Amino acid sequence: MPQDPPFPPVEGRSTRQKRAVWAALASVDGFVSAKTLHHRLEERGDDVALATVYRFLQSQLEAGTVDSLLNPDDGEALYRICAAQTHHHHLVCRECGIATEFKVPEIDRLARTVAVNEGFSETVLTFDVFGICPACQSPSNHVD
Amino acid sequence: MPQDPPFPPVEGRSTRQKRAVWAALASVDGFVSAKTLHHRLEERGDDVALATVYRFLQSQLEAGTVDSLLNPDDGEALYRICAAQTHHHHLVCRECGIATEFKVPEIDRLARTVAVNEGFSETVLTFDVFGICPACQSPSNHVD
DNA sequence: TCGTAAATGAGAATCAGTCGCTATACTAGT
DNA sequence: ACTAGTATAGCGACTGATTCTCATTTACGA
Ligand SMILES: [Zn+2]
Ligand SMILES: [Zn+2]
Ligand SMILES: [Zn+2]
Ligand SMILES: [Zn+2]
Repeated sequence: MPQDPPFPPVEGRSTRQKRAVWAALASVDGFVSAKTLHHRLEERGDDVALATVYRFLQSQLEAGTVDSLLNPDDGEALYRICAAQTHHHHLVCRECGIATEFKVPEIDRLARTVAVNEGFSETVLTFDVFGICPACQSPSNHVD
Repeated sequence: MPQDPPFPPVEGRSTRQKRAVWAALASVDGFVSAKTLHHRLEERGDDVALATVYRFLQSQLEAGTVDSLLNPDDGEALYRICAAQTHHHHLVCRECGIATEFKVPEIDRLARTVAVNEGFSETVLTFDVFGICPACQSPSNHVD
């Protein structure tokens, strides 16, 4: 049996649902919301409860295998399997979710310095850029 | 009548509710959520609907008289009347909301460069640092 | 194959934020 | 100063996202 189902670094037990959600997430190249992911699963015929999608994303987030960020427009959480394993930031299209990653070591160092100077601990830095990607700028290619 | 109620740079008509919300916001020195602000108003006996608080904050935000940011922990929006009028960033305590401001001119330039290189337009940059302030680190002073 | 802990599904609950209709502040007469 | 007209403001009800509860199902080691 060559049926080795695509196995990602999924936390806990391996279930049909987890595999399906991971596959769906992996098939997208940009950031997506839990709801969008759920829709895609429905389209494929993969029956997974929305709550399960949320739980899966949460656990993978804690495991560090997916990135997430908040859409500043509506506060909705978006998720993605990122290429880079080390700390990085995102340039995200607020229309279609497409994203590119970039690193700015100096910024992280600088932010940490500011925090230390003020005596803050457990600091977390948010640094992402939102905009409209080239494709979404030309109405013809618009994918929303 | 010396009763000249404290008049802030409030947009539009002057109403009891707007004055109350502004006063409540001004009396806090850190970032607060709309809900927290609403609670404080209740405590003072100022009767203002939560929806009105949201709308007020929204309009002041557009007018540029208040700053806002998303708490990365729960996605809740936080508001504050900031000292600096020019573009700046924040070091915020995720416990009590206390914040200090800092400026990093290079970062905006850098972000814009990244965006332009990828052909993105209408870019918006989020750059803030969250952590635990010195006061909230010592359990005795904890104010949450 | 069994036993057990973990995971799922369905729906209720929660929580931030928004909407549509009503009340009111302000303005242009009178 | 008083009044009607009108755009703005206020507020209860609603929406949409995310989490919780718990009965049921399932993975998987013994
Ligand atoms: Zn990433
Ligand atoms: Zn796009
Ligand atoms: Zn500020
Ligand atoms: Zn604090």
